[in-house]
Amino acid sequence: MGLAKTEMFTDEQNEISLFAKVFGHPARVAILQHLFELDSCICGDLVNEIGLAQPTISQHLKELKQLGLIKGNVEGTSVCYCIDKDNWSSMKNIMIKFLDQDIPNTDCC
Amino acid sequence: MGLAKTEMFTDEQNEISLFAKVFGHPARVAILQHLFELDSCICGDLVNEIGLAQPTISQHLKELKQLGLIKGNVEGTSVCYCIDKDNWSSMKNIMIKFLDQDIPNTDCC
DNA sequence: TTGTTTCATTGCAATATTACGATATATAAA
DNA sequence: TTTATATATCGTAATATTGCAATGAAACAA
Repeated sequence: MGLAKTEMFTDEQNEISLFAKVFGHPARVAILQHLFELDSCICGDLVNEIGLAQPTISQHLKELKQLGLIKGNVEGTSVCYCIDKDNWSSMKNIMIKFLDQDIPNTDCC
Repeated sequence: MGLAKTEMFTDEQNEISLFAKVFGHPARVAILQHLFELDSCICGDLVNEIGLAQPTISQHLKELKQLGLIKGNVEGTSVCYCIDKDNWSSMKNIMIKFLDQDIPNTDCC
């Protein structure tokens, strides 16, 4: 099938999985790390620093933008991409809440 | 293609994306939340509580187990699954380090 | 032994993802 | 206007993922 049955899960479960899915490719992780380190902000620089073709990077940027985690700013013929602080922060809260749960003490495993 | 070019990314970037990918499906998020809440630990209970077929749940459990995030314990004819505390903890450190980076102050966006 | 229960594995169809060449679009420069 | 540069979009091939019916394997009960 290749199609997740989202209707049988909670909104929270679907939201966590959507955020996680966008981090589920090393190119998108690399793009975000570059934006965090600010050694590139312009789309073309990302294409040069990461070794993928320009349409591929553009496609990954689009997915990050669709989730609201980055935003783009046109500057002449080039586009500057940056982390969207507010949206990143609320995503972070949701993900950390999931990751940082207390692990129950069981005797079965 | 459908194939990530992992050789062009750092080990850290690949590791983050592998962990994220396993959280990229709501069924696996749901399984983990059940294990955190301890209202089910036995594979068959998970099948009942989540609405997917038994082979599907079994496959998702396998992926979580392959990454070391859960471990299973055979009890008679049933199997008890639990979070692997140590591995979860080290995964958590890696993911939170990625999520909790300082966002640079730029004037471009 | 035979049957039952529980879970894993296999095989396959449907869909999603990834990557990139070709091309379109938009801005700036000449 | 023409040309160059930068990015987005389209189309498509290759591969991955999801879900489940059918089946297998293992432990227990009768």
